[in-house]
Amino acid sequence: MELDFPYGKTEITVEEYEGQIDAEEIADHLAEGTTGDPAPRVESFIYTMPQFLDWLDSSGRDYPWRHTTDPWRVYATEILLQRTRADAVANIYEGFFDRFPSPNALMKSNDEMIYTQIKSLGFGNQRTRSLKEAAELCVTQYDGTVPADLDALQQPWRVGPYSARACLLFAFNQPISLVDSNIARIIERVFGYQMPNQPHKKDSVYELVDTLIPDTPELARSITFAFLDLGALICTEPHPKCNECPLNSCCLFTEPL
DNA sequence: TTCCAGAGAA
DNA sequence: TTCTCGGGAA
Repeated sequence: MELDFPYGKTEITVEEYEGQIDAEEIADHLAEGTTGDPAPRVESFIYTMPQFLDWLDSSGRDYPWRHTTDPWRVYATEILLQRTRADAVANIYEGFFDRFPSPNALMKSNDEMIYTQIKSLGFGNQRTRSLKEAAELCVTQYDGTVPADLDALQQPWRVGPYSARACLLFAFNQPISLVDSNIARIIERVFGYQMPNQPHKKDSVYELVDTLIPDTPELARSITFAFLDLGALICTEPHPKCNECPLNSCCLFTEPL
């Protein structure tokens, strides 16, 4: 399905968000990695959600893959996005799906053709193998379609929890959380949460972020984009722009001089 | 130099 | 738990 608006739903009231999450559950999960009482921070975060989605609406990034729920495009794009700047993927997106519009088209292609399309992203050989295995999975086991199943999606080499969950969220409209370096950094800073190494492969972190994600797929989608874009544009690793941040009022992190 | 919509191997 | 893959942009 094609979408004219990239984000999902960006208008929300505090009451609406409050009704779709469990503040106590959030605080319980936060307590495992923070000191002090997390409850007030959770309340502050909930009250900031409307302006967070306002910020997404006015300042979020727009990418072609945010305008489709076609499972093959979403699945393949997630493989292209691993440890890679989204702008780099945007540059090759059109050419890639022009040549590989379906799992069957990619499976029939030779490795060099695939490699040529994606080499500017890095990880060329790894990603070629991932893409071929992903296409083969769809063609040989699911009649050319992408399976809407967390375990099945992770069968191809180098397709892990992040990519599989992103596919469920963006292609199959399941309200499921993502954990990438951006989201982990924001949670760490906003709540003062002590992140483990490689947070995107820790079940405990997914469980925590899951508590922040609303039940409505449209809101789950927009809040996830809000986190991703905030991490890329404002809450950056070296020089966060806290004075421009929509979460500034509920964030424990203070910008170093 | 560092870091990026991570994941597998050591 | 740590190391490594990688080209490209800041």
